[in-house]
Amino acid sequence: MTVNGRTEGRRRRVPRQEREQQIIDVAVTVFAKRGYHAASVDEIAELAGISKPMVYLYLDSKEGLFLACLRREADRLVAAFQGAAQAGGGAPELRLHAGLSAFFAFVAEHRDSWVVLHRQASELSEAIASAVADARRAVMAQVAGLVWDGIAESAGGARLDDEDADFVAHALVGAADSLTDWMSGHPGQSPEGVTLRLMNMVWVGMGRVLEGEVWVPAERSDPT
Amino acid sequence: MTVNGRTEGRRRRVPRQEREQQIIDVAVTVFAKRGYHAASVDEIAELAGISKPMVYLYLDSKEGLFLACLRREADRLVAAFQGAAQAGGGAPELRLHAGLSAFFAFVAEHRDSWVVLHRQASELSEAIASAVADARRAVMAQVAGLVWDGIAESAGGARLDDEDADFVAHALVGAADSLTDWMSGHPGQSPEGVTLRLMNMVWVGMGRVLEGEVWVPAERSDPT
DNA sequence: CAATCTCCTTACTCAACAGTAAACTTACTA
DNA sequence: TAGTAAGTTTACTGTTGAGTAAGGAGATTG
Repeated sequence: MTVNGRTEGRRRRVPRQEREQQIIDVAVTVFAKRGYHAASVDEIAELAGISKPMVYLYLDSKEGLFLACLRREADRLVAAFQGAAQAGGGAPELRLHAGLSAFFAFVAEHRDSWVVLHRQASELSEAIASAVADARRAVMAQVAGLVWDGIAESAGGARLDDEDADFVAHALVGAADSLTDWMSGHPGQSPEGVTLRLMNMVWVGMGRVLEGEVWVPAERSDPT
Repeated sequence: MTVNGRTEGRRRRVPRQEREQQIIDVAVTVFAKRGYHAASVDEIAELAGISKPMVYLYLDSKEGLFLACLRREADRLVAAFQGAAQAGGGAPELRLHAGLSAFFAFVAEHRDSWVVLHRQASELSEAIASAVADARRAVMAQVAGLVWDGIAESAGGARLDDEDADFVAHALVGAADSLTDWMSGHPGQSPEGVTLRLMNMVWVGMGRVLEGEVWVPAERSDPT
């Protein structure tokens, strides 16, 4: 029944640091499975193999517990992205590619983490909402920076500005979000493959647009 | 204090149909503001100017109430998209453009509806989750169809298939989702402007890719 | 072998809120 | 104008689950 501690006899004593991580581990899976509200602290405590007051002693409240989960997983995700982007090479598109690739790989590998980060954001307190917003902003800024570098490096010069880079970053991040759903319906697809498709969709278009190609809606041929 | 019914004296009697819509109207704003769980049926009833048992009589349960909100707003949104796409003209990219434009306009105009649809999806019961998923699928299919038509119409022929169209649709819908956030940070931008930028990002790139242009990550110049 | 610090538990309290029973009131209709 | 159906209310119940008080047991240090 219990996960940590011996199944029989006395519970093993564990130092706080370690216990906290165990609790958070369990909490992430439970929050992912049930959602924030449907998850009960009792269940988390039981699965973690300890009693409820421990959770409150270490994490303060249900919200504090969730926040701890959020922060840990968000840090991991952002770190994965940033690390890959930095190691990805000099050219911005290579760094962007590496970052996206790391993102999709992370999601594939840590489903529960992603569910918690992705689908539990809203309807929670100020503190939680802003923690999620911060993480998203961090990634957004990173992406916008790469897009901007890409623009700057390209021939045409200042035809696009900060606002455009931000726009593209939002579109990209949103697309990546949504493609995690697509991935779960196509288990055969590797994160790398998904990344490549997305880069092709976006980067090629951006290059063309920078070269002056513009799409505008043609006049209706049949204006009823 | 009350919104419907006279403030003084007896409450006005109202036929069921109308009352239901009033309740749903209020519920949408409350759910949008507080989130599903934090919203209480008592508050909704009070703001609607009636007593709680009415809500249960007409809508069955809190979940039923939420479901009614969801369905109504989802229908409106999907209808807006489809209507615009159908009226948008013959060429797929024009229909897609019209649909996206209608979407951004809808979100700009019905903030609460969008919040309910967008941010309250998860962590709810089977029934609710699948209602949201259905609506998204409907839009997704619509978009994928247009993308597919766009591919078919283009020169090269069958270099892309159903799966690709679905991929692009996911990316597009996700990008649109996320751009609603961008819009709220840029109140000056018109829905039409946002649509145009997005189309340029995606459609131009797609066209180029169809013509055989491919982006692949260059070999690292400095493979550490 | 105290003293005491950290780890840990049992057994509760308490408020919020979904949901309901039962009856009252207004308006239509025959 | 009695009968009835639709609309509406007051005043409850019951459960669930967050959060806590109070104290026990194992390690560590003088």
